[in-house]
Amino acid sequence: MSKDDQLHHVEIIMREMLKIQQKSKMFVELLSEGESLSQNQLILLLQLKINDGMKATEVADFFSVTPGAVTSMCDKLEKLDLVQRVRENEDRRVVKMVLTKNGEIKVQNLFLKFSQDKLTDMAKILSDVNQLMQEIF
Amino acid sequence: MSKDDQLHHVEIIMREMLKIQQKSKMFVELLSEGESLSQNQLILLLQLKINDGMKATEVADFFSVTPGAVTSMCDKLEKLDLVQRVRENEDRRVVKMVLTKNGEIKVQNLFLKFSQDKLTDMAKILSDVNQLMQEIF
DNA sequence: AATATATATTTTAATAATTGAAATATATAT
DNA sequence: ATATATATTTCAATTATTAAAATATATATT
Repeated sequence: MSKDDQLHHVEIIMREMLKIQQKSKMFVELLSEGESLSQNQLILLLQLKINDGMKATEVADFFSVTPGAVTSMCDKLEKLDLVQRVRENEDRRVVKMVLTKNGEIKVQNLFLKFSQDKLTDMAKILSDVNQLMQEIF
Repeated sequence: MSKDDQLHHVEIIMREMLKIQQKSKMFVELLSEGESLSQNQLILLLQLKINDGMKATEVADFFSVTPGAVTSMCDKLEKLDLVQRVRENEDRRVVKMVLTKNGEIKVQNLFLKFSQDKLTDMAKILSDVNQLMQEIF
């Protein structure tokens, strides 16, 4: 492969990667439209939903922040009655953040703006996308 | 479609979307490995590369921040001699941020960690991914 | 059982990043 | 000329994040 081809590939990668990021950002913006939640707050809610709650440490890892920042993030969502802290019985040092009833409803409602057909399409395509991406990451 | 199917689709969408975000985050982390640049700084450099520079306003829009924050972001990259400000002659109110020679080299070098085969694969797959995503966004 | 060490989270003071508003500079319209 | 609009920077105030100490619980060692 020529040096020129290589440069060209690098450009394509940059361009396409940025497009993917833009699109997934746009998706979150679409979801959070009209909500008074930051992008990260919304992502955390989704994350809590699909993981059935997360330990503080897991949240810190996920967002690459310090434990102190997690405490503050969760305090805010707790004040909004979207998240609650549950101490684990097996290891009482651990605090698990879980969605409140209210939080569950909020998350479900985010998707009401999409038609059923749209939801079907999105589920199919996003799955395909991940399958594709798996080949390189 | 049953109510249950719908809930199931929503769950798939959340899960797959979060996976995509994770993967593109991972990619940026991989790129910035060993670099003393934040994720956003790195993304800005790539963005400047593929757009041949950007106006301050465009940077603000892209990152959804205020103009003041853009000034501060660019000050830092300017201090690192990765970015320079160029006043536009057609409209001297406008400042365009462009990569310095140094910045260009830095961006190119980020991709040296990948083999040529890997670059080819990534370019192909990321293009396919965008084509797929185009169907829903 | 008592003690030491390790782990998980919170608290707090200091630092860094971001905002909103005013200031500066240039453009455009009347 | 003058007024209005746009682009960026400056700056004080707010908000978010960190690093380190404090608190609480667990596990290992003697």
